[in-house]
Amino acid sequence: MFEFALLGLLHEAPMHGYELRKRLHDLLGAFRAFSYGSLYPTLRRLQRAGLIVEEGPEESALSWGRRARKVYKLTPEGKERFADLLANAGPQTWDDDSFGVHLAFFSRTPAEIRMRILEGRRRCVEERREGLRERLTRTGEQIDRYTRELHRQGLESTEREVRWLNELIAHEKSEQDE
Amino acid sequence: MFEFALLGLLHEAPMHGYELRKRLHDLLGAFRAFSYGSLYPTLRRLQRAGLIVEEGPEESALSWGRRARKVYKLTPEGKERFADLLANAGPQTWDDDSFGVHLAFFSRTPAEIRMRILEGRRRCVEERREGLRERLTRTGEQIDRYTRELHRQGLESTEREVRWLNELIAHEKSEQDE
DNA sequence: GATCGATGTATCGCAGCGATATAATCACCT
DNA sequence: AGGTGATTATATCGCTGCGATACATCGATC
Repeated sequence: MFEFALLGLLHEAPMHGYELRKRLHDLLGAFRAFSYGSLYPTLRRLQRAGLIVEEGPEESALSWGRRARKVYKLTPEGKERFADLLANAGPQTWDDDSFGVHLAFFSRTPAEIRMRILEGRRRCVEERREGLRERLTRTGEQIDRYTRELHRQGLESTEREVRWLNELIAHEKSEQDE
Repeated sequence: MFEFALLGLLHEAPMHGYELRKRLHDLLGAFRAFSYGSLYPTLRRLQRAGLIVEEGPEESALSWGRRARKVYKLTPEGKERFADLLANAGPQTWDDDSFGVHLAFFSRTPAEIRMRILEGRRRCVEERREGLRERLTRTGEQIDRYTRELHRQGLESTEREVRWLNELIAHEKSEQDE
């Protein structure tokens, strides 16, 4: 997840940790935290795996006075890895957290994979919707007033998301046969 | 979180792990996973902390043939701890994950604390809403079509949740001065 | 009598968060 | 000139919690 996001961002341009975090926060801050406690360990993991490399810090001699910062850039393996993650978009791709991140990189994602992710997400939300419906209409066992409210709100919210996804999918389709 | 949920459930009756998980899944499955990988370690943590104790397995001699199961029940300290968690309902209480869990135990929660949680949650969602609004109306830097869609959907969704919370709060108020 | 799904307990490795430490620079005020 | 606070920047620690997996027993169905 974090890995996917970092690779996606570095696809645009080499960056250092702080900037990566700022971009992520700006891009998806409303949906996910992206804390430093994950950022730096993940960067080192990617580095060890050879997916990113530290650019020589020398060429920043221009604007000196700055604090030491490590600029990372994608290796060819890193680019490959990102493409793989996209191509293998599977079940774990469509859960709440993951989906938002993928959507943020959609303009960089092949149309056919976009479609797969949108439809996977729709199915996932539909399943949750059915679960909520079933729970609400279930007779027998009385259900707590507050829990019922929670489920009602959840149901409405998933219904809206399905409608929204349908619009996105329709738009994709209409673009496909331009 | 998990701790809170387990203590809350055991408040009703002594239970063993599998049943706790089933109840949680039934109660909040649409919102959270509550996997075994957390359940058993948490139970042991609670046990070590003296908040729950294992009931002697002897008295299940009645329905024998069942597999060995460990039934846990709350200690007085456990009940105290649950009350503390409620009384100290703070900032981390109103984030997405936590709020649903708390709501599920609302009928067991004092009215004044219910109010604090609902209002805290509302403020939290309002803040997210403002962040999304600001992001969407910000001029300058062009924003990706898909990311914009995500934010639009997020904004609508938070607006709805605020309205929903307002209704819950109004209902609480009307009940307060019965 | 075989297989399948539910019941049941448990562990392992991993992802990711929140808090915190450290430190340099910058903008601003006095 | 000096102080103060926000911003830039990297990094670690402990903890929560998930997914996968393993193992074992039981009841039902075929």
